[in-house]
Amino acid sequence: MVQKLTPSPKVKCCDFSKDLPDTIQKELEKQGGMEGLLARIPDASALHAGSRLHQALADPIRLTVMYSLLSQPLCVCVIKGVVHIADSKLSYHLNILKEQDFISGEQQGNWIIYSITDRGRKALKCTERIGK
Amino acid sequence: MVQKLTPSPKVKCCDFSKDLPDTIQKELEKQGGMEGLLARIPDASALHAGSRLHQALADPIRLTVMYSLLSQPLCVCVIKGVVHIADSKLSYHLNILKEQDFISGEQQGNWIIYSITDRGRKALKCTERIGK
DNA sequence: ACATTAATTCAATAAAATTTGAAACACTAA
DNA sequence: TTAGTGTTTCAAATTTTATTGAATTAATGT
Repeated sequence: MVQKLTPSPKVKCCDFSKDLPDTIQKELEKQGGMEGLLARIPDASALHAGSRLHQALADPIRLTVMYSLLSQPLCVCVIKGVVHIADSKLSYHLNILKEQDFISGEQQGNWIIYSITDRGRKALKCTERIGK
Repeated sequence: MVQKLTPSPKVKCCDFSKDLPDTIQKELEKQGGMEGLLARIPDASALHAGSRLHQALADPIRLTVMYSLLSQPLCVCVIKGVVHIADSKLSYHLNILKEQDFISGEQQGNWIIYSITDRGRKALKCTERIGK
């Protein structure tokens, strides 16, 4: 899924000397042309990081887990009581959230207690802010 | 990918009367128990909408397109000059962004000019806000 | 009407993410 | 040390998403 975004060669339509809509053409030049445009785009690793972060949030089970943890830390068994899925499946999703540092887990006796992180809270706020 | 989050039956570990970590148990009851917890979680359709929103942002090509449009509207041919992928592939990704109302396209003569929407701007801000 | 350019759609394929169930691991208590 | 509970790991099967290339649509100019 990771894409290469290599620098641009000359393409038919886009030798950018003729045949672009005038308004676009002018505005583009005013903004530093293709060079300027490319310079304003984050580098590949930032884009990759951004896409992974959204990927981790792109599942209703995972959002449910995060909302569950919003008011208090919970052991896996209580989270399971919320989402009603197989243990291994829940573990899979917990791990994805953990890898993105949206939640963190710590062993406490027989249980593992998961908490939402600051980054996780931010992510939920953003989700609501973007809304629909 | 859409998950059902049906109300909870009694499970072995989680009859929630015994055998939970004390701190969790008490805090949970203070917060209205399982009922309270479930009540604070957004409904299935909101969770679904949230996950779709992030899914649309979960690809570096699509983020690149959105960043390209941040400074000005562009025709597909210029966007192609940025991302360097086949026309049909770009069309596929543009469509996903359009379905989520992150970008909008309007025909202008021979071209289709895409613009980022307010929602799209918000989404990019959030991406950066969550950061890494 | 015809040719040309810009962009999208479609069906087939490839790749990535998710689900499943069995097995393993970690901690506790007898 | 053995048994029991809570949780994770792993490999295989399934589902979803992304890519490809050919065909199609839409607008323009001749």
